[in-house]
Amino acid sequence: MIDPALLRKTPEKVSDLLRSRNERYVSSVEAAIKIDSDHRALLQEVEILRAKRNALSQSFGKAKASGAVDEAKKLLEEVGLLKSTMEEKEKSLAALSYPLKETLLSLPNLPYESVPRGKNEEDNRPVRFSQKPGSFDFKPLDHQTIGENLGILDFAAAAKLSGSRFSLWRGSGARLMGALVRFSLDLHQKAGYEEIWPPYLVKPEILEGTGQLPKFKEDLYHLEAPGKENSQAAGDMYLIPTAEVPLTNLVRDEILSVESLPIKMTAYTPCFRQEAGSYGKDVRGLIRNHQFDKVELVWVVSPEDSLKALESLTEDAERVLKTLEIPYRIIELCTGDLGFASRKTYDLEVWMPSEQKYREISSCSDCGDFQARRMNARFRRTPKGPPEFVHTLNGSGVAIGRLFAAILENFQQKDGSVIIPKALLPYAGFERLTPTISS
RNA sequence: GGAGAGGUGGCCGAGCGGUUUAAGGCGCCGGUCUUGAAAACCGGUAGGGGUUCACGCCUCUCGUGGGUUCGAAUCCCACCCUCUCCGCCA
Repeated sequence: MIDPALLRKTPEKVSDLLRSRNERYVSSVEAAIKIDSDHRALLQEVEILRAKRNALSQSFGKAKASGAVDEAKKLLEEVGLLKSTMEEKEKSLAALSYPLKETLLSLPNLPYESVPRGKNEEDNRPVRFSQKPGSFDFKPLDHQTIGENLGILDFAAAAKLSGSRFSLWRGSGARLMGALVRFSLDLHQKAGYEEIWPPYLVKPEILEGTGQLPKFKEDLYHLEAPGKENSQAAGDMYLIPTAEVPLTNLVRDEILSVESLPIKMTAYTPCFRQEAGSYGKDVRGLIRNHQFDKVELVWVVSPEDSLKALESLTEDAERVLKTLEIPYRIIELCTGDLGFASRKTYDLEVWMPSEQKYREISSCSDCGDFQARRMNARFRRTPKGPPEFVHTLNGSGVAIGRLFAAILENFQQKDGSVIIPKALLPYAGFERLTPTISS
């Protein structure tokens, strides 16, 4: 959620920044300002009425206790006159509260000033490149073909069980997945991250905290509470679309001490996404699945540290690719390509020889106080100081399925085998994938 | 799934529908006393929102949401969570 005070004080600036994401937000900003102003006007009226009611009720109690019958009767009549207007105004106020909240929750974060303005991914800006991708003296195959030839990837089996956009690993492939997860987590632990093993099902308000709800419900897997005949009953759950959701929400409703910052957490989880609206896009292979595996990095910091923290977090994600000697580049996203909760984002992209292009494998974002406001996550600079919102950051460190694909493609050999990066040997237990040992 | 107990401020723990603007204690902060410390004593110690240049004032919050009432921590309804025992189970 963006700061409502900014909306009131500098509506033009808010409009301008959101326009840099997409023109359509301008009308939402105008709507939010209008509702907020109406809401506040009504709130003042209601609070004045409440104050009067409270004072009269108290006097009534005292009069009654002291036996002043006439006085009491008079007060009762007086408060009766207030009641109907008060109830009416309270009703109107409640009618505005929901739209106000919905409108504020539907506005994306304000891009940071330095973020390059642009419409879409074509306007993203490369920041740095790793070593040059290796060249092949044969036509490099795509990872699905390589994996199926080796007998370590079985998309037909996955489709039998679950349909399209699912994957299944066999033998050495399955082992390599586990190795990549453990390798990444160990690397991050060395960089000072606490490893977390979180739940994969979370309550709706948790997703509201990080920004997936209410706007992006169609991309989530939703489990309705069983036997839900009572509309008041809670119990609906969602499958997490990323470990960012449970990790970031760990500081929900907390007031942290400044000494506890920065908090750095990492977790491996499966991630579940409906991929609504991506029909026909990346239908082959491991690139875009309904269920995929990812190691995530999350930071919770004080506001003045967040931009620096983003650089550091990005380097931590980058280290995975460096250590595995996979060619990559880092780009800074333009305003039009920023995610909903982010105010500044770096994407890490790995080189995919079969496509002759870079593919996203990590997205590292500084969310400022956007998620903290939604989660009510705060800290105190001094023991007596006022609570302030923390800043939150997250990034993939990295997407394991895509990492698996990048290894197959970049280290494939003419004979169909794949050489495993040296750093993985202690985890994988083998140096090379060949058709003979895999089945 | 069955039976029972319970959710009150940083923590513990009171709370006949109306001087509770939540008693008391612990902890924490400040002060008096002391060479210093401890003890004792005095004072201060939640968060959100609105309003104000500011001091302040008002309002909401006793697990959550409704309801009854002039007035609810207290009464009614629903839900959530925690604990104990039984059943089931990796």
